[in-house]
Amino acid sequence: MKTPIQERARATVEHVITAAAQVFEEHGFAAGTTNRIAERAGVSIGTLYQYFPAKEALAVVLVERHVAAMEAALNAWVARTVSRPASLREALRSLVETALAGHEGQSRLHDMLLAQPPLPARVRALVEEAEARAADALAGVLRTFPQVRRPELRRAATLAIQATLGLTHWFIGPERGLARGAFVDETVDLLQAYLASGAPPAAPAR
Amino acid sequence: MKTPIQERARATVEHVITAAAQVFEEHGFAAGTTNRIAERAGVSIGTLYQYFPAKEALAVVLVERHVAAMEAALNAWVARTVSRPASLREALRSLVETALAGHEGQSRLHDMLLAQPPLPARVRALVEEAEARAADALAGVLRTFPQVRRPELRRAATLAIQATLGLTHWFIGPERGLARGAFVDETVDLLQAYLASGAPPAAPAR
DNA sequence: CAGGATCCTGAGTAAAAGCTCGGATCATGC
DNA sequence: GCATGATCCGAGCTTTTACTCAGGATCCTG
Repeated sequence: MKTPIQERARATVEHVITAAAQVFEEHGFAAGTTNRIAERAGVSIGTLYQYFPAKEALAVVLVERHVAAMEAALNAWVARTVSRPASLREALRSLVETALAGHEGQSRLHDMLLAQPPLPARVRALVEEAEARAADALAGVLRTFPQVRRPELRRAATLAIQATLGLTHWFIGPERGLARGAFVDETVDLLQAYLASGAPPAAPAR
Repeated sequence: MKTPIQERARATVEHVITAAAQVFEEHGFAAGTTNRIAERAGVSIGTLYQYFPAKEALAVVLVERHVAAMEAALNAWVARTVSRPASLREALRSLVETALAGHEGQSRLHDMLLAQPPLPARVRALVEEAEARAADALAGVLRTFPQVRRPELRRAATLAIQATLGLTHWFIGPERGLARGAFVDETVDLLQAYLASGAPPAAPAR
């Protein structure tokens, strides 16, 4: 693998990455052939292999970029939320919108890539570390809302993130009879109700 | 494809299906070769192709079986819950346990298979129909609990199922620092808090 | 127990797809 | 203008893998 030096080459690499995303999205990882990706990118197969040592490298780059983008979006959300305080409901709503925006148009691309065992363990570790940092950040923000009464805040933040991701991935998939607005409303309700509920095993509300 | 007649052949088919689940689980769909599946099953490759017309057929069978098993488990839960009334919390706990039990040991198998575009659209439709029926069934049960105050009950049931599935799939994955019991507790809390919360856009609790 | 049905075998085929490599084309500094 | 390196090309090599088929083993029934 060689790193691009000239501007022309950098553009080529971008085209290949974009094409890879489209082709994987359309045909899946196995059926998304490197020749097809090169063709879609408008470059020859040789050029592709000059910048990516193997097909997997394309998937790795796509996952890495998605993780980085989501993390940046979350950090921006944290900054927005702490600098300009609002209600818990508004904060959660913009969080859900952030998650949704980060996945729209990509359907199940990253789910699919992560489900493919050929991807090295290092990529999965990268995702998990990002999720851990996300849970830390979310817990930090939630701590500033008095309505949030979960006893294990860090744990609750993790569950909240995973529930949001799960719902988002589901909603992004093939058409379902639920408007985007309604989906966001319900998801915000779910998060708010969960986070505002107290400890259960200790003192079951009676 | 031929349907097995003798007992011996039925056992062979079962062995192949079991082997396919293991090999797909281990190597993924693309790298899970039919030869490897046959070898693991202890039969020749020719025998495999006598009962399954193509590699995809194996994945289809695995998904169909999983969907059927989950649907049966859910129906059993419904029957248990309506015949032997308990608290909402207990009912939700056994629901979460059911979902968890249905996925344990299979890691991300079915996620992976469903993420593979080669699987015919008919399989995905099958999953969606099952999920729709599950939402109907769950909504029916929830209606019997006065604490459940969601305005759009059918919609809430759908979200509850998807959130549960999302969390379950996450938890089943690679080792994470969360005990099974704690996970179930948190998930039950989440579901109960959500379902017991009222309409939000109408009258925001103040 | 004969003969047909069912089941199993596994070397071999054909197609597909990842990847290489020798050389052409372009950009840049002197 | 030319030399050097960066970039790009694409036919084809090599390996892999889904799948076939002709024939042998096993089971069942009349």
